[in-house]
Amino acid sequence: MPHDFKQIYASANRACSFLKVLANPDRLVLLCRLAEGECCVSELESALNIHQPTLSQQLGILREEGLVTTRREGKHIFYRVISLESIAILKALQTQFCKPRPPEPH
Amino acid sequence: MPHDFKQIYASANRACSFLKVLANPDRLVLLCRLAEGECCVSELESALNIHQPTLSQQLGILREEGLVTTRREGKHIFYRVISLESIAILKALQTQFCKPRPPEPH
DNA sequence: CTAATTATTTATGAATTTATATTATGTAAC
DNA sequence: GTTACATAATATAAATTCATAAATAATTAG
Repeated sequence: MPHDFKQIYASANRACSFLKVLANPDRLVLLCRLAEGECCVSELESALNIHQPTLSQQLGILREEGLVTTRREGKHIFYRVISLESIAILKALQTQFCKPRPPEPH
Repeated sequence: MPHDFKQIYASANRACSFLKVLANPDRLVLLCRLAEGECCVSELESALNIHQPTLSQQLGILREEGLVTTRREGKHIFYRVISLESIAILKALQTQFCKPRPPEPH
């Protein structure tokens, strides 16, 4: 047990809390969309085909965990990504999992 | 609903399965250790202070998900990381969550 | 000004899944 | 037989997801 055991686990725990937020397909797609630029809830809804309260729940999680923030404009609420960690990890995930796919046989 | 909706979700689902494997402090610490180089179970055990069957369970998950592979040498079994995705994401996580911490007041 | 409508959040709860720990047993190499 | 590791079985707890319903806030219509 190395002397920096606690610090390693402290980092691991922080990273894990973050990873758990990302580890949901809806939230991940939401974040990817938001990473491209600010977006209001109804736009996200039409982009995602999930029920609106469910969407709002997932957005709530992203808010609570500090990955995004909001701004009201009239009836609409606009979301945007504020966490630098999110942007960095999303970029890495996209590189690994959204590569141009091999040409499909038909 | 954009035309590439299915493909976006296919990527998101693959990324999520992967993220779920990483989203556990023990597995994350294990992977970080293994990313530094091959390591046998007993070394991992003494580095992690978790019970052997628990460790073995976690290593089993990493194996099943294709993040690591093993090699036997006598009584010992050596693990190493084989997934390029793992290496890339671990590196990104380390950059974001294992930065040199701000100097502590004492 | 009031009522209705739109946009979004919050609350509640059931169903399911996932996680974790423990104890015990199995196996391969020595 | 012992060491190193894996597997199985089980129990328990905790978290996640999703649907339904109710609430709030801003806007529009009458």
